[in-house]
Amino acid sequence: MSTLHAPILRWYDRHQRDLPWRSADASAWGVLVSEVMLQQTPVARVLPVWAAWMERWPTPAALAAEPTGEAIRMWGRLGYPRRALRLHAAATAIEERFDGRVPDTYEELLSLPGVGDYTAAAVASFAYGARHVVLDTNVRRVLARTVAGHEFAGASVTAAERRLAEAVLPTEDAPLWAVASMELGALVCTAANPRCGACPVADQCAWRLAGSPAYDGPPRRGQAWAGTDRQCRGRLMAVLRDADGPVHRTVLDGAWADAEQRERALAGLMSDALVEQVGPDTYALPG
DNA sequence: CAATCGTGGTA
DNA sequence: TTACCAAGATT
Repeated sequence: MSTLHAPILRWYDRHQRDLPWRSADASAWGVLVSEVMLQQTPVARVLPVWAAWMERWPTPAALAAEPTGEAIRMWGRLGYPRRALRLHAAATAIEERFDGRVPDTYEELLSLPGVGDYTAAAVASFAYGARHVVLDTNVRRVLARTVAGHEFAGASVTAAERRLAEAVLPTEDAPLWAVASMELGALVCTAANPRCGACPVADQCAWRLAGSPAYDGPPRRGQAWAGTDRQCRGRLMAVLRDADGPVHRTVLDGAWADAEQRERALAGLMSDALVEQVGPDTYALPG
């Protein structure tokens, strides 16, 4: 498996995408913003929002100085708007606890709202050059196939999986390995219809060598959507985002027919601090 | 550990 | 058209 590195790094050198948060002059703040936006969200959708976000809030201090509702509005249709709220909270924490500078250690990064294991490792690696296992869905799939011989990684990260990722992590240039293996998973070793013909390690891929056996693990749950509270919340948030100011209850009523579910969703959004009630029958993004 | 949390592109 | 799924975190 030690022979994975050279081909993948060579492939990355030739095929890497030119993403703005990878540029040499990207700030640690820019890297952090990109990583949070990229959680469960495709690169293509993040690009324009990241650019607008960084222009408006080039530093954590700039974001922390504004109401959370502005962050939620700027988040647009990226999805999972609690990420916008947490990014704002992270900016505030960076101001208060780290003197305005994005922290450079895994532990300190992990202490920020909305930053979990992946994001902490990614920022420490990509913004500061630290050596960490950066275990995202792409890397997990690449290792599952090339080393373990399975089509897909399991539902959650296992201890064995983490040990494997640690064993593969090179001593030198760990961040380069992290970004290269992620990029391979994103562009070639994709979940559906992998482009094995373009893969630099196809000849040593355990999954291929085993005849590309179909996934036989536990069923991978799909994400229910139609008619769910999530869809209802999304509708309500879209109405509030697109409005200039407070919105009357009757307007929200028009966004979702089922009154009981609508009320539950609205209560949940307020509980999450994504929405606030500003009058007897009016609601708005938090000011 | 499992459930929850948005959105839109693609096959 | 439906189903899958994209650089996860939190509870």
